[in-house]
Amino acid sequence: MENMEKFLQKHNVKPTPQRMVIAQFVVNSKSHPTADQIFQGVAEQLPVALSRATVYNTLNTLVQAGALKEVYLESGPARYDANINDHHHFIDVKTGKVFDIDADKVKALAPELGAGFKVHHYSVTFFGESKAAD
Amino acid sequence: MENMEKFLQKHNVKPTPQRMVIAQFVVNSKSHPTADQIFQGVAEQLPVALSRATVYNTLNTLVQAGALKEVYLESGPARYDANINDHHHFIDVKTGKVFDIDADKVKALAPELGAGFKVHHYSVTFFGESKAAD
DNA sequence: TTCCAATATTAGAATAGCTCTAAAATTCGT
DNA sequence: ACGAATTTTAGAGCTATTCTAATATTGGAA
Repeated sequence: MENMEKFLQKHNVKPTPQRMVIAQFVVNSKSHPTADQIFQGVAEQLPVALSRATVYNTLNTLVQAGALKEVYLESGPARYDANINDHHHFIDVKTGKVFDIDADKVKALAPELGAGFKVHHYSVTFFGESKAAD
Repeated sequence: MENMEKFLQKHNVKPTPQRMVIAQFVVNSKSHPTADQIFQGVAEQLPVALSRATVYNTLNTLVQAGALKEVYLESGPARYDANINDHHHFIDVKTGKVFDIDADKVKALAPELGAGFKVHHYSVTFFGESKAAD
């Protein structure tokens, strides 16, 4: 994908080994992994023991730095998404899979709610069935 | 507002004292209360001690019965909404207040995402500032 | 280079939100 | 009024996350 060291530096995050493998995992993943999935998938790649706290710290750091997005579905744990473009989500109600939907596809949703509201941003979550494989 | 006994019966939920005061509290509330807020606001209205489990059980029962909606914001506890019409939400980012937005106002969001997706439903959450008081 | 300060990481405790469990209380039909 | 079914309860348990305080690592300044 991309050089992780540069990726982190670009977002002003010091590239430590833990951060590199964590960011790499999320960037490689198409599946909007949870913190726990990241922890599981990444732990053995490191020479030293990895703490869950480090996973959470790192994810929070990367989200704050704008390198990742935190995605909240209807309930359950937060999920992490390396797609930081403006987008929404589509959740396959059968499989639970999460798809990114480009904001352009949802442009019709003009922020014209009436006089009383000034919209900063909005998020749309679709539920349905997807034919796409992944 | 409405007679709670009939309200519960209409949704095939047996009207017990606990359920009556819990449903009443949510119906009266404009603020999308959390389970804990409901527990706090309701406990002293009952002659006997109220358990949190009862609050959760009752809310789940009412949601399943279609009498209430469960609303998930970006993070934090679930919130409960007696507006069961098709609607979305507006969150004031300054105050945290949650407003219902009628689905008609968001109709432009035609479920035409392309060939790959069949949309069952979608939810929209707006973030911004509201002039409305409540 | 070596010391110090700043930063990062760790294990585990703590917290929040919610569900589960098993016992007690209540309700309902006979 | 009796037994079965349902509801409620207190508290244990679980999941997701943050906090804490100790340890490890890093990165200058001398």
